[in-house]
Amino acid sequence: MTTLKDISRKLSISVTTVSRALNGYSDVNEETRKRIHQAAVELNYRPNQFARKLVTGRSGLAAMVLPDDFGITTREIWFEILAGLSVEFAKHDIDFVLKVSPTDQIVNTYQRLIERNAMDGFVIIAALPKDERVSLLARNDVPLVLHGRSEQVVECPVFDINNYELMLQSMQHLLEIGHKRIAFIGGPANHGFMIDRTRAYRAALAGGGIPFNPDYIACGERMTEELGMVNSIRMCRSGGEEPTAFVCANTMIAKGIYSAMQVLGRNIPEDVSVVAHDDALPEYRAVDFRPALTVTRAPLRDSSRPLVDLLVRRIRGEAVESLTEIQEAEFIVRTSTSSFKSIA
Amino acid sequence: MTTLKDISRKLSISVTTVSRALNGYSDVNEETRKRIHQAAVELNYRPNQFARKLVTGRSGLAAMVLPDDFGITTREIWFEILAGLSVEFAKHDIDFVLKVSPTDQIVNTYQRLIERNAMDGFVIIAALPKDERVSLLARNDVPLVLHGRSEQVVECPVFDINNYELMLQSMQHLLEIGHKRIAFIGGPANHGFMIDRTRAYRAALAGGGIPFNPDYIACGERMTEELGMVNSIRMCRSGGEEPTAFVCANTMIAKGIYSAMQVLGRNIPEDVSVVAHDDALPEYRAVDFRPALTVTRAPLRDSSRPLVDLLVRRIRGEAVESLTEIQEAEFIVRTSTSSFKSIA
DNA sequence: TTATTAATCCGAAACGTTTCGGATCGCTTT
DNA sequence: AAAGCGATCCGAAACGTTTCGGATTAATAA
Repeated sequence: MTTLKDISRKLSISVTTVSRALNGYSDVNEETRKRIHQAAVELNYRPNQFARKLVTGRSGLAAMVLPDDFGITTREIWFEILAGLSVEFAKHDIDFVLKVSPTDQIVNTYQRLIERNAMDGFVIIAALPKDERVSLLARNDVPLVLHGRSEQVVECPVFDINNYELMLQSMQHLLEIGHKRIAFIGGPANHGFMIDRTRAYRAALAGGGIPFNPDYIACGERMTEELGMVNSIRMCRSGGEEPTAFVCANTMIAKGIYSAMQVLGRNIPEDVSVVAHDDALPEYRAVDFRPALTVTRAPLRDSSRPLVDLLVRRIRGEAVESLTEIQEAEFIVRTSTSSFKSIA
Repeated sequence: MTTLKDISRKLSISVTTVSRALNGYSDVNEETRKRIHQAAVELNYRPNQFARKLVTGRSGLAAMVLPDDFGITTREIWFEILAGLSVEFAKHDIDFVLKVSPTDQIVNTYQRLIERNAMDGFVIIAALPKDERVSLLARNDVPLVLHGRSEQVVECPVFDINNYELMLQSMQHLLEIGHKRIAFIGGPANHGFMIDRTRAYRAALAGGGIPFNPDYIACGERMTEELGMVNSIRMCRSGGEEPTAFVCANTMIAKGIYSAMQVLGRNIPEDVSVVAHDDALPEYRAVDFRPALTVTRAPLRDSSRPLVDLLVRRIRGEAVESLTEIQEAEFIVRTSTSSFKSIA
């Protein structure tokens, strides 16, 4: 392993100057800077990040800790997120460490990690409005970035998609084509994205002069096919007042509804319309649905970059106020929605 | 952050002694050791692993690098493996870093990681018989552990299940209940586990006095439902000489075969028997198949511990010869296999 | 008595960086 | 001629550990 001292020796230049040259300080002559850089590549120099950490306090390590029961989502989705984060962090020369912890030990795990003081920052997905992890990290002044807004008044960078707006778009589309009995099947009610979407759902109904019917809204801890299936069947069984349209928090739920409708002998879109939010997972391609699924689309993959960027900027010391990014979803009309003809 | 010096100052004992006490050296009085330990917990002391790395060379970091196209398997399975490794490494106070790299850059990624010299070791899943990653790491003398044997003559710890034996068991079961036309649908032919299982497949046939029929064996890069579906249909279409039993490299393939048989109007186990190897993924529970699937079972989750243990022992400097562990699979007969009655 | 030994302890160097506080030198201003 | 200045460079300390090579003391063996 070659060190600064090796370069220093080879060129008869002090270690200080070599270090400063390599780190782009202005007080080193252009000529010698060139020589130093050249020697560095010749000797295949790689800075020892541990030595660096010792003096700068930065380790080049960022972490995410997951519950071992996968929380609100599935293995595939976690993997998708992990993979994205790993490659994005790599672009900043940061190693991404993955911690999996028993669900009831999550906070302890964070506590230990904070004490060890080895991580430059954390990313937290699906923060709750009052999130113990967030407050713990913030209290200890360790950088973190949130996916999903937290109501908690705490200064930390946030990335999110515009959940309110995308829900509004779906609803307005359905209202415009004549639907009045619109159901919403989504995830855990206490999460930020559900709060926003539910607000938008109700706002849209109100805007259309339609009373809110609590039977038309279903929340589940886990946003799976099963959730969509079970709830859509339940809603359709209630007789008479069946929904004519469903909006789903993701495409898996939509998949479940498709199956349910088949079982019940309903046709999409003739009998019921379906629209979903699409995270763009390769396994559930909205275009491959039959009929193709109308969606608000915001690829999960696209969130890694902003998340990592925000965290890195926070670590570098940028003011938190500037570190918020809200992404708009794309609205794509396909063939799973059509105007409602009341045949009754 | 409290350091050795803090403890040293508080107790008026040298830093050296504090360090040696905490690291369990024998040349410190039992009495003072106690005082030091107590002070350590009082001050909530956590050793700075970066400082330690600087002098010992150990970083407390282990890594795995994955191809971004998921290689031979799926997101769920990778996640299962990652999660297992993360918790096992944590038990040894090692942070697990995940690197995802474009498939054609894998070797470069390793190269860079080696140069940076930041990882104590690597785990490699599904090594090829001649694996560039393995030889690169071995050449640079960095610890690694393999899941799946590599033919390459290289000294490194290995964990594997006994693929030869488990295939033999499946085959013998089928032979005993009278099957003669037995097909094998598996993964990439160049991987160690496929080589072993194919050997066992042929050995079992030979033992039963049955000639090897190349049409009865199918390999695919990706061991998915689709692979099982496509190949079983193809084999059954060939007319006359259809297989009466399938053995599958995993339960997803079996799932595909179940669907295919339904489409073709064949019944399991009356018309065809199916047996699979079961990694025990929660999503594909062999007991939940209808009919319940006969399997050789070796939970993937169970491999994390031996993998991590072997790697840690290697890092600690144990002789590689002792670092091999082969696990036997469990053979579980359920209702997807029954004796073949030639009705023809 | 003196030499040996065992049990405890510690000073100082080392690991590879970064950075503070100058030092040197040739030029330009006064 | 003295003072000031900008451009370059560097010595030394610091970060928090581990570890080598003793030092000290008291007990034991000669």
